[in-house]
Amino acid sequence: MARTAGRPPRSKAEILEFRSKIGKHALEIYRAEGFEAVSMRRLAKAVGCAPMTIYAHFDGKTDILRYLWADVLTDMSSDIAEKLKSVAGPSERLQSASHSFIAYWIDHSDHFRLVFMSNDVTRADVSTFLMGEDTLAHFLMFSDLIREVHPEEHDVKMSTDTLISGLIGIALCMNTMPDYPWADATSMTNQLLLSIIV
Amino acid sequence: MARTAGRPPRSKAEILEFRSKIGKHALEIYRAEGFEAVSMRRLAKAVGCAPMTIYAHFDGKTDILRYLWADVLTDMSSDIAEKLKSVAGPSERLQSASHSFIAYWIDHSDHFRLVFMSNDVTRADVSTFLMGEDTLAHFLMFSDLIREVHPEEHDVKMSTDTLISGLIGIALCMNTMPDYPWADATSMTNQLLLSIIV
DNA sequence: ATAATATTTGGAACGCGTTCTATATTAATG
DNA sequence: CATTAATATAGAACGCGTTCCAAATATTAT
Repeated sequence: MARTAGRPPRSKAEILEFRSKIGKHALEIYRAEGFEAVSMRRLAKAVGCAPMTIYAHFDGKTDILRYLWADVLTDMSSDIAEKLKSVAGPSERLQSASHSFIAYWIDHSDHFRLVFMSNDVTRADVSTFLMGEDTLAHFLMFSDLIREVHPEEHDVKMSTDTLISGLIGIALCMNTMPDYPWADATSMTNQLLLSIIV
Repeated sequence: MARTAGRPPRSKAEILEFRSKIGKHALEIYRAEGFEAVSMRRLAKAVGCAPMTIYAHFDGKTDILRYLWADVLTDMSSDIAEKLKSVAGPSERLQSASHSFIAYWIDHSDHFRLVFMSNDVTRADVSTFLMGEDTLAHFLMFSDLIREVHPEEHDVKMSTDTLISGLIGIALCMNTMPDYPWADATSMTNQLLLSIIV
């Protein structure tokens, strides 16, 4: 498999660098002017390349959004961790994290829509929410908290998944259907936690 | 307040008729060719009017989508009711409805995206999911089922809201993040029900 | 240098949701 | 009839995500 003539493919480092450069600019625009401003043409102008060049490095726009997701999730995690510092007991810590989780997504409904509602029907590809190891970690933090509550044998995975999806559901409902008089977010979270803490 | 000269405004009946006519065509297109095919220009062609005329009757596309939501929710309700026929016990009925609810949204992920993820970031208006009385009824059915389980005094509203949002959350997660190895949907639903049935 | 290959670029194009403007068309009052 | 107001229509325009294509450019082996 001797190298043939011609320009060699970019190294993986080059590809990653270009991708993260675009991601960085996308992040800047999103934070400064919101999601509407993050367009392919605008992004190309910011990064200093032709609009079409981006398509050589990304599958499409949703592919770029992952960089925004990662940033938002990191922000959320540090928010939860910050409030968690002053909490001691195992079940209290789980409760605190859950309430912080909900509070974050309600206080930042634009972020919520970005992360959980960006790959919708309008997009043809319906690309899935691809979770990397790092992205996953932001959610799996709940596993550790649940384990602290249940040191004995216990189906931690199922409890974690139920809690996470339940919390996301509460945030989704309160964000997208604000006209409906939902019960208090704190109360609903506590009720949901009943199924985990027992 | 004597009527001035000029053409009178359309009657409310006329307005409603035109709206439902458009809604009907939107429904036909959606069912036949999926969401991508439902475009304003296409819709105008189907209904036989100019594309701009629609904007005189609707705030925008999301406003039209409500007709699709209503149809999908009706479909879901009858699906749940059908499976509920053969179930007797109060808690068994609540479980059945919950599992049917989840199953429906997983079997029809396109419908799920349409109903719960259509007003996303990409749309500028971020119009909220406006629930009419009829739309609401499809969800409030869970209240009755919970009441059957808890004849004594019990915060039915909070239980209902927690259950509904939790179920929607499970559906959202499994639909949008299929790569993550979520726990079994049935198991998660049962776990969620633990917090309601106690 | 020359040839070969990878990549970037520019521009046009498509359909989309949406806004705007100018021009009918309709149906009432005077 | 003419006037007047509500509505409908046509068409252009904007920016969007995306696809296609031809031309230019960069980098390597020969």
